Amino acid sequence: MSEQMSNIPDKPSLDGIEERWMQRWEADDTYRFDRTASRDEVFAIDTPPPTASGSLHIGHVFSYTHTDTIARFQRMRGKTVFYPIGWDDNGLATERRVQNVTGVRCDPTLPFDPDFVAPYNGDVPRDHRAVPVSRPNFVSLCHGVIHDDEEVFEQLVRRLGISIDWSLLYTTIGERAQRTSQLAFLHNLERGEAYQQDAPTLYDIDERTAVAQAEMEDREVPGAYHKLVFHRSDGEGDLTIDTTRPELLASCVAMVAHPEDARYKPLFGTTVRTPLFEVEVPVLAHHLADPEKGTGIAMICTFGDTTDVTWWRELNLPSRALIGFDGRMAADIPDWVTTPGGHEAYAQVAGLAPKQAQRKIVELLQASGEMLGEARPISHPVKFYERGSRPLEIVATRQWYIRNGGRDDDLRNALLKRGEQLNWHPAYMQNRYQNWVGGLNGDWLISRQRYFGVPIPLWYRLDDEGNPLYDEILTPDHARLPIDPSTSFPTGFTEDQRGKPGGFIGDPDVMDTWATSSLTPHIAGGWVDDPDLFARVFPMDMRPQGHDIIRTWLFGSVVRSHHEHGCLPWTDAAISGWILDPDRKKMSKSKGNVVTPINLLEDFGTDAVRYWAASGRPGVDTAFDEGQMKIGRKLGTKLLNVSKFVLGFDGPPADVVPAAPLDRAMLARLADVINEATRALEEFDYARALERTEAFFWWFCDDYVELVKGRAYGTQGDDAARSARAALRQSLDVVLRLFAPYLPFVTEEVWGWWREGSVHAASWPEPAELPATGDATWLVPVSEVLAAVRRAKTEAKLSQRATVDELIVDGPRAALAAVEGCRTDLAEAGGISQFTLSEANALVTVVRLTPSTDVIPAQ
RNA sequence: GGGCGCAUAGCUCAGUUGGUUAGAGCACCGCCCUUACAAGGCGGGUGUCGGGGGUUCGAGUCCCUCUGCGCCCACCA
Repeated sequence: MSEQMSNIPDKPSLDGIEERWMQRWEADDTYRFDRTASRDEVFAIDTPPPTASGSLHIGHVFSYTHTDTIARFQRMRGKTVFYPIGWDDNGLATERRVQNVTGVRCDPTLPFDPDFVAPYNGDVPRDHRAVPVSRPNFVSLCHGVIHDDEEVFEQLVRRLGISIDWSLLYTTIGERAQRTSQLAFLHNLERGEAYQQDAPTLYDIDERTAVAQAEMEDREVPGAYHKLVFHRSDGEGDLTIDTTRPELLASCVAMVAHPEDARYKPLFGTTVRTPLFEVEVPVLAHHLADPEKGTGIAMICTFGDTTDVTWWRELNLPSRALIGFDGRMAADIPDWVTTPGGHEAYAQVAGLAPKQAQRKIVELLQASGEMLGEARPISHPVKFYERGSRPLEIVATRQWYIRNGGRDDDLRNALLKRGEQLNWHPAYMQNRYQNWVGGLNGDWLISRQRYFGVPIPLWYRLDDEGNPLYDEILTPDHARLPIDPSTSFPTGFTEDQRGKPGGFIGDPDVMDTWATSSLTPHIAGGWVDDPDLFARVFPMDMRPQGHDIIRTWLFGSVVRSHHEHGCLPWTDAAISGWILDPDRKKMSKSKGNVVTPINLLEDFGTDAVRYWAASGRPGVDTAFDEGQMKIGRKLGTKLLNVSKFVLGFDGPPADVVPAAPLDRAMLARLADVINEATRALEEFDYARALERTEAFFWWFCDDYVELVKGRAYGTQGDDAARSARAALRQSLDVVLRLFAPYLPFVTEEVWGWWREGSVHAASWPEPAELPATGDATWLVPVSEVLAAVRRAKTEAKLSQRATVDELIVDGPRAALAAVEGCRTDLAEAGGISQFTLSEANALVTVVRLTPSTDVIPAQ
């Protein structure tokens, strides 16, 4: 036995290896990016920054592992890997969390209170009324909470063995991110890609902010059709319509039917009077009106839904909006309601929330006989903000937009082309991009009426009455960024001119969180402050992410890079699937079925959890499966044990080349595996590479090691032993490196027994390292014969150590040559006394055992 | 209504340009303490490859069609 045995524990164990190697990698800067490398030596990854206010869940473990396998592969191939991470801590998610944890809410009208202390830190009682605080106080609380969250995140990501370069850590609320986001916005503004517009906007009345198309979702909610009676102005009768939103009746600006609808054709151009409010509105024609729906004629309100907006715009209708930012009916009687009856009706709904207003209106309509029958309940899809709890309203507001092709076919086509240029893994994910871009119906709304975000870096002049002149935009010098326009003032003004006639005001809004995270390559790459670094990493190589945020993060990033650089931000997008729970439902926090990752890592070990994650095919939703983790655990243990066996022999001299045909055949098979794994990983198919490596490894342990065991111990002489020992070491060396991207801890552990440095800094194996003359096909009949012997003993209920009196192998010449070539190894592994080989068409093995009669195993 | 994906053993899934009797692991059962490994080893059964049609010498694989499930988008009177 070798002197190296001293390095190898008697009982190798997986316990505690994470802690040991995490520390070593940190101390040795194993994953440090080499910023002197030129662009072609770099592999740059645009890692998704997890939302700091959430919690890391099993889905993160899944997708971060996928990325890490690619990162480790590329590093071993000789690239210096630019592998940053960031925390996405700006935005509404953080504000929510802070409200929940501290029991406050932001009221931007309040002054800063330097002595303010939040009422809670943790569990806020249910009946607690949120304490209003100033914006600076609120922002400061946000910073405190995210700091704590981010510590926890970092620990988990380290524990997962993700080969991040922690010196590159960024946050999306950090100064560099703010500078990046504001500078990119100002560039967009200068080039005309950003613009403001006062227009109907989907608006969340609870969060009091506008939201973008990409953040909306449909939810099926209960509603009801109400049949309302409108009176023809010529007194010739009534018109009835069906509506789900009778509360908007006072906002009705017109009636609309399909131009070819014979029922209503004669009425086009006439007017009707609305019930209750007695407002005269025209009857108009538009092709979007569906004769099949309801009574075939609809009331247009400003604004009940997006179709109303379309009609309003295309039919040049007046705006009679009544629902304001607070989500309530306007308090004052609108001036288009002119009759005493109308006034009386409106007075009863003024100031009400939509639901209450609806109840009241229905009451009034029923009393006046202008609603026919009862409301008919239905279930219908309604637009919600994805984080919201009440339906979105449409409110006319001034907002900032970035052009994304939603209103411009040339830009849309250019962005569709970018989608084609991007290499998608798996390829079909491109459809989601094309589908989304093709279906955009407006530009990207980026302004949010929120607080914890990157401020829109603009001021507006005030006229002599003190009213904002939104067309007179005051921009900061780029060198001043980042700025907060509420605390800094524009060049040429003084702070005391804020809010004064002839002075200025700052834009009160912040940017959508996606408007900043769409610049993660720029933030991580130092676009604003480290052009040397940026030139070495941009455009990046890989964007890993989930398919659910193709429309937001991926598309937003493509838009920004297209505007700013006229290119894609990366060449390849690797899309991970979701984790489903065993019932095949998407795992989500709200469903309460999320498994805590830290427990898994402790129960199974990091490598085992990574093994499960890496078994999930790229892009494919994968069921959470502890069984898979058990297999990963077994694999790690096996690796330890077989390594102990292989390294237990003295290492043969370095120049020994395995000579035995069996050894060379095994190495030839391994060379094939290297080729397959390399090809797969180049295509971002980590799962295939793992599968091939693993299949080889189990065959290696079960058959090859058993066959050569005796020879390695020296039963066939020194030369034969040297061949086996050299082959065992060479193959172990390769196998460890093939597994290293997946099982970073156990491979490093074993590597440390006999090699210098880290396996993760070693080079990716190449077939050229192995002797080229072996014939891998050779191994098939040998394994088959070995299996036949084992089967025969099992069926005879004998120990595997039982002696075979005679082994008779009939088969094709090539198979016989293979068996003959390693007959001594076979004889030792199978306890075979005598071989009889004869040529035949098919391979048939007969095993003669004592005391039983001949056993001819079923083939 | 449009798009995409999925459907293979009881379960989770491989099956790469079409090619012999369709694979793995888990689970289950049996045998074995064999000196790397009993938290192990060896062996075993199980399939109308969702249905139907087509192309082909040959189809799990390609084409058409139907069914079921999932996701995305559109519709929202």
